[in-house]
Formats: sequence, structure tokens, C-alpha cells
Amino acid sequence: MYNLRLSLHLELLNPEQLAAVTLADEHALILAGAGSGKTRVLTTRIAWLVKGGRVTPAGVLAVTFTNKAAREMLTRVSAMLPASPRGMWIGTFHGLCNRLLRAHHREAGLPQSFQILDSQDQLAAVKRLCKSLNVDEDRFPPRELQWFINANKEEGQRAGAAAVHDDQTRRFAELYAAYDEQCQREGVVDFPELLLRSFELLKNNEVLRAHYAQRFHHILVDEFQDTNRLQYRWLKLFRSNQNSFFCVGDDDQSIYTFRGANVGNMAEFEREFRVAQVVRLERNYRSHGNILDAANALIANNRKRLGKNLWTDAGAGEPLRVFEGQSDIDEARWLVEEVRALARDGGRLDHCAVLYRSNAQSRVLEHALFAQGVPYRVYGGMRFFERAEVKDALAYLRLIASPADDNAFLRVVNVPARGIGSRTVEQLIDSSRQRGTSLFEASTGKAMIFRKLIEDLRNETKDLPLPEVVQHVIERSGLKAHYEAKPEGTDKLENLAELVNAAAAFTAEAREAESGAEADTLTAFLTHAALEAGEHQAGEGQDALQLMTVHSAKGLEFDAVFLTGLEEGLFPHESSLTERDGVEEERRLAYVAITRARKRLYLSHAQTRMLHGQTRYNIASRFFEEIPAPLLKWLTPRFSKQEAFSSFAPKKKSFEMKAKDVGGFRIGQNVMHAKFGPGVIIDAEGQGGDARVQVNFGDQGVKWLAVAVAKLQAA
DNA sequence: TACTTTGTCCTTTTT
DNA sequence: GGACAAAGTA
Repeated sequence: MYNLRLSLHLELLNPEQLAAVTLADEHALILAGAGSGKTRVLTTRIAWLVKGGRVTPAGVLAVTFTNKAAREMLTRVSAMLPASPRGMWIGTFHGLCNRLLRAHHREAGLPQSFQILDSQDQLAAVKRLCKSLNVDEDRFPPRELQWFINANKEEGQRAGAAAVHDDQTRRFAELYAAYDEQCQREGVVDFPELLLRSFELLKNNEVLRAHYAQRFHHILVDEFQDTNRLQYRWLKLFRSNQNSFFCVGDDDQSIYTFRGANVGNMAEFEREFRVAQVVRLERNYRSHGNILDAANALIANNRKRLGKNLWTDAGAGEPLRVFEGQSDIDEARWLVEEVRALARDGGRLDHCAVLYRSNAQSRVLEHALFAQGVPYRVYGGMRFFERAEVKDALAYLRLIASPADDNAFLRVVNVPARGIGSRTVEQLIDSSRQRGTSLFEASTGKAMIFRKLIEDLRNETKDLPLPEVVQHVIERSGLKAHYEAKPEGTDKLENLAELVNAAAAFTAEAREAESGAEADTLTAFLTHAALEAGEHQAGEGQDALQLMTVHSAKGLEFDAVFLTGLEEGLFPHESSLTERDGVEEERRLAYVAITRARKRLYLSHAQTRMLHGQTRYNIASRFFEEIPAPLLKWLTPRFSKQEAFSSFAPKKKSFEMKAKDVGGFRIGQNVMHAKFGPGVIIDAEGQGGDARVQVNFGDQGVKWLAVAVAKLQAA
């Protein structure tokens, strides 16, 4: 036991952390605040369980959300254990579902080499479906249909069970059914389908379910506040009377409710599993006191919280520095100067981050950084495996692995151009539909030449190692020649060459990991491409300023953080006002951003900003007022809102004007209605006795209500 | 059929 | 400002 303590460095844990790590075999909920050593607790617990002989590696199931977090967990656990943690199931929800579905593809009703659609592919598939069924795309926009399908799948609902309350949703439900049929026919699976399908697999197959429920004695869940309803139900399938669930989360860092995450799962878990141990980790090891005070004060404005207050003994540190720019360009210019000053003082750029609410904001910043020669790296945005030319090459590979994949077929049947235009394709689609076959099978005439090409490719690459397969396909498909002929094709050729490298790297890693669940190397590689869109970018390793959205910064920390674009309408984002509890989520997002900083935090906003090609006049974010003034040091004289407004006098309906009271209510406010339940005000008109408000009641729909008649209550 | 131009949307966050 | 679709041109 003494040895165990030393080798796992248990002596370095604080009492709460130690309690969490060494809990007996029981269900536990860990409320882990930002910077409280959450990952450390999770990984140390796994190592402690295994080393102490409480569980074999094969009995561990650990789930995270991002690939980054999964890798981190694997690395840290490996470092603490003598042998590699072979047999453990550590991965993302999607990765683990994929593993289950590959292993039991027959029971799940899928071909062994089913392909995975990313969001882009899924939208293309939805559009294609709408075209083939002559759907009026103005009344039933494909994007909304995609959203409808995914939202339902994430609630665990198939088309038949989808909630329907008007003509549009009724049609959407029909199309949802048709979409699922199309996917099934083509042997493809979208992201939420990975979850739903494996959920159904275990739910309907008691033998299989019991097998896994008995196998995994310890189930550990990271970022539990981000789980959606389906994920929680999925987890519960693994429950048996011999295993223990260890869920770690922070309700204050729940920033994915917009895509179905359900913070309520935490309370639900506590109740359903009769959790006796709720451990709170409130000591923060990351930030200076002023930064924590600001974060605590800000988040205290949220009403729906489990309640938690971070503390540190690291000392107050510096005040938060606030800058107001006249424009987004001005803000960027200031930021670059500040970054250069930090670098001159010996700071490392890769320990500094610039955070923003939306990806579109990075361009102005990048421009300014580039102009001044400051090295930087942008995370997010277009990922490697999402680039057009890379997706083209992948489409060829998918057709080799899975010829029924019509999505892939249509993507490259005429790339590079080989005389198969829209007319030919239309005829082909018709005949494939009549005969009930895939496009690949239905190919005749010119398309037959394409089909022959794919068949040749398959034969020629059958016995080649993966990187050579990729190389061969890029050349023989004509993609290489196609881009060589183009003057602007150099970047694209480089990306294609990079794809060969990626295949080589993947093969090398696969040989080490040897997961064994995949049908073959090619399918494994295609799965990898879909599930891990390629986060690692070129130029890694060199010292560079880090640019990313607040969302992608979750889980990271930096010595200095610039939080930019703190303006009403941008952060909090205007679309959040029309969502129930939308502003609370924005505030949690701001909380996440603030708590990324170790030593220094800059907050900035700009009076004007170019957005979607238009200049917008924004006032400073309400979040400034929610941080105690003594913590803030204004680098620019503080503007009063009145001044900012009168000097620019925007003509259009501005954010500020819309935010004023109408009949005692304002836009963005959460309300309660006796019949429709909770809702949020999304629009308002009229004054006094005539005032009407438009309220979004979620499932109950959106309604206009007269304030004088409807007995609305502030919620 | 292939390529170019014009026009029309949208744009929060991501596995 | 960019992605995508429709319309126009070689």
C-alpha cells in the first residue's frame, strides 16, 4: 500500500482529490471546478484501481468527449502503469460506439465496412434525398431537416417517435424516415446514428448487454455535464449490480446545451444511482485570485447552479486588463502590440491564447498578426480531413471499401471531369432507383468507365500497404494530374501528399495499438478520418500564439489569455437571447474563458465591428458589469453606453433598443405560462395595454401573447 | 458538357 | 466574406 501511494504520487493530492481517487466500489459524482485537477483525479483513480488489483485493465471503461481528452487520458494512465493499458476501453462516445458497431455489425444490421458521415457529408445526403423526393426546399430547408434528424436521434427517437406539431415537422418526420432508409441502403452512419444504433444494439440484445455490463467493473465518465439524454441512457445500459460509475463534471462549464447536452443528467444520476458520495473539488491550482474572483462573481449571476465556489491560495495577482477598441481592427492592432510586449518580456507565445466567441472573428486577428510577423496557430475552422481535395481522395477510397456509398460516388464521379455531367447523373439516379440498386451497380455507358476505374483501383491496391493504396488512388484517379494542371493547385497537391503521410502515420500507430476491432486497415483509416477530423495541424511544435474559440479552449490553460469581442450581440451572442436560458449558457462560456488564464487576463471589446460584410455598432458586454469593478483595470478611458450610442446613432433596430422593456418584459427574459410552461421572450411589440410578446415555449411552439391577457410570470 | 459569372443565402459553438 | 446554387457562355 505504501508503495502504491508513492508510485502514484498520492501524497501530492489534496484531501478531496485523494478521497475521490480512493473511493470504494460505489457510484460517485465528482463536482470538479475549473482548474481543480479533474483529469489528474480521473487518471490517478484508474491507475489506483488497476495497480491495487481492484480491477483488471479489461474491466475499465472510460468515456470522454473529445479525441484530445481521450488521448490525454490514455497517455497519463499509461505513464502511471508498468505495462501499456491494453484491454481498457478509453475513448470518446463516438469512438467507443464505432468499436461496438464494428465488433457486432451483423447484430446491428450494418455492413462490416460501414462508412461514417461527418456533418458535411450528412448535409449532402439530406440534400440529395430532398432532390430525389422533389421536396420544396424553401418550405423544408435541408439544413433544418438535418437539425431535426439529429435533435431527434440525440433524444433517442426514431422517425416514428419524433414529436410532430405542424405541417413542417410532420413532413420532416417523413423525410427523417426516408433518410434513415437511404443511409441503411448505402451502408453509411452519421454521428448521432453511431450512438443511437449502438444504444439499440445493446438494448435489444440482452446477451450482449449483459456481457458488457459484467465485463466493465468501473465506468468513468469525463465532462459529464456535456452528456445528452441518449448518451446517459447509453451509459445506463452498462449498469449491473457489480459495477461502479464515477462521473466527473462541472455544471458551470456546461456549454453544449445547444446541441442537446443535458446538465440535468447530473442530478438524475445522483438520484437514479443513489449516489452517496458527492465530492466537490473547489480548490483551484491554476489561476491567480483576481481571475478566480472575477469568474466566481460572473457565474454567481446564473440562477440554475448546483453551487460551488473556487478558491486558491496563489495570491491575488494582477488586475484584469480591459481594452476598448474603436473598431475590430483597432482591437486587433492593440492585441498584437500587447502580445509582442509579452514576448519581449520573455513570455512564450504558445502559453498565450486569444479566445473569441465565433470562428469568423479570427480573420481580423490573423490579418494583424500576419502583418506584424507574429507566429500564430489557429485551432478549429477547416480541418485537414474536411478539405475538398482530401475529401475527394477519401471518396475514392470509400468507394473501394464500400461501393454502395452513393454519397462518395456522387462526390467524385466527375472529379476530375470525365464527361459525366448532371444530365448523365440524373439518368443514373433514376435507373438506380427503379432497379433498387446503388449508383455504382446501376452504372452504364460513360458511368461504366468510372465504375471500371473503381474496380481496377480495388484490384490494383488489394495487396498494397495503406500508404501505397492512398498514393496509387491519388494518381490513378486523375486527381493528381487534375491539380497539377491548375496554377493554384499547389496547396491542394501538398494536402494530398499529406494524406499519404497521414496514412503512413496511421498504419504505424495502428500496429502498436492493435485494437483489432476494425474490418481492415482501409476502413479503419476512413473511420479515423471521419471521427478525428485532423486536429493536429502543420507547424506544430514551434512557438506560436494560440487562436481558438472559447468552446475549443475548454480543458486547456494558458499563462495569458486575451478574451476578445466582449460585446452585446456577439458575446453574449444574439441568438442566445431566443433560447431558453440562453444567456446563462453564454455566461458559462465566459466563465470557461476566464478560468483558462493562469496569471494574466485581458478583456477587450470594440465599438464597431465588420460582420457578414456589414458594420455593426456594439455596446460593451453585460459581462463587464458582472465583474466587480475593483478587479478591472481599464487601459482605455471607460466609455459610457449613452455616449457610445449617440455618437454613432445607428439607424437600424439596434440590440440595445430591442432590449428595453415592453409591458414589464424584455427580450431574452425567461417566463412561465400557466398552460405552455416555461419559455423565453424572443420578440416584442406595442406599449402599455397593447403590448404583445412572442414567446418560444420549446416543444409547445412559438406564440404571440398579449401581455394584458396572458398571465406571464418572470421565471 | 465544362467552366465562368452572378446572385442569394447565411454566419455559434463540434463529435 | 464565403459557400452554394442558378444562370449564362464557350
